[in-house]
Amino acid sequence: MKLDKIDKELLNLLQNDSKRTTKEFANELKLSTTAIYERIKRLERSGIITGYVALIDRTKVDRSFTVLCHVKLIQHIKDFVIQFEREVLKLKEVVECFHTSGDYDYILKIHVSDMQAYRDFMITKLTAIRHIGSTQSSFIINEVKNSTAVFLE
Amino acid sequence: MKLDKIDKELLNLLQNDSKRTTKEFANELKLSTTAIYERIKRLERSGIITGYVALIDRTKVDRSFTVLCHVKLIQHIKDFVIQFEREVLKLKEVVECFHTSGDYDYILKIHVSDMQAYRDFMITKLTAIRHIGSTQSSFIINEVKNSTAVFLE
DNA sequence: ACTGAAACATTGGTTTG
DNA sequence: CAAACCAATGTTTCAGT
Repeated sequence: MKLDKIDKELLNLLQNDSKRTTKEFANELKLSTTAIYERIKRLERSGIITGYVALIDRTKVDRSFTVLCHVKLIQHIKDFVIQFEREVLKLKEVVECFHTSGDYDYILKIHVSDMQAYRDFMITKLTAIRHIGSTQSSFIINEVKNSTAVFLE
Repeated sequence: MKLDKIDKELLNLLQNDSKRTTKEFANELKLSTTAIYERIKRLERSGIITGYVALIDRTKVDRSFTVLCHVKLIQHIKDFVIQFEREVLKLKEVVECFHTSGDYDYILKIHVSDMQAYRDFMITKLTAIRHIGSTQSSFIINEVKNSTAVFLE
């Protein structure tokens, strides 16, 4: 699907606040509410907009402790990859898991309440997965920037 | 603010789809629409819900290439830290930047169109920031899991 | 792009545990 | 007394034109 300038501006706005009304977007982008409405529906139908979600403040729900954990498998072979990925998907503490190039095979983002909870998570859940060679945990000291929005221009 | 079981279930639902109606949530959680409505407002007022956003499919808007870039400063002193963080905030390609423990000082998530665009980004933008000692880029081969939702129980 | 009907969010007054 | 409910109003969405 081809996006014009207005589609991109609309996507930037929706990625920052999806609860504004079509009327507001219409005023800001100098179009009618119906025009905006139809553009949004088109973006949804085309699969560009995949959904709408609420974002929460993790510090207020006892999930302040975030860790980026680098994982290397014993051997990077198909069976091990499949099993590791399947097991990781089950772990609720893991919000992101990327298969990456570089020194490690995977990088995971993990949210828990505190260091003790992380220790428990590592011992009883993560390293319980077979074929893990080594891990290296980077604790998050500070979130300098943390956005879900991809800037379009 | 104290959260009961229903608040947590409601937060789990809202984190996965915020466009459902209060009526739907009401049916699912066996409460009236007003009760759900009031709980949502309370979660918003308390700051637990920080906002609502649209999520997009990056592969459809020419931002398929994601890199996790590890950055080490020449020296981890206050002035360098402040300047680096200030400059990183300006870079639209950087969606996340975490100050971390471990071998590197920062881990950044970067969305660009392709490898060539990443090369341009590195040369003209990232390494143009002063005081960077070294960088190590991990290219994302596959997204095994990628969620914005923190599971509550 | 406009309009009107239907669905939804929202509020005040009321009830319940 | 706080949380849930009911009913009534104002907004937004959205199909048909």
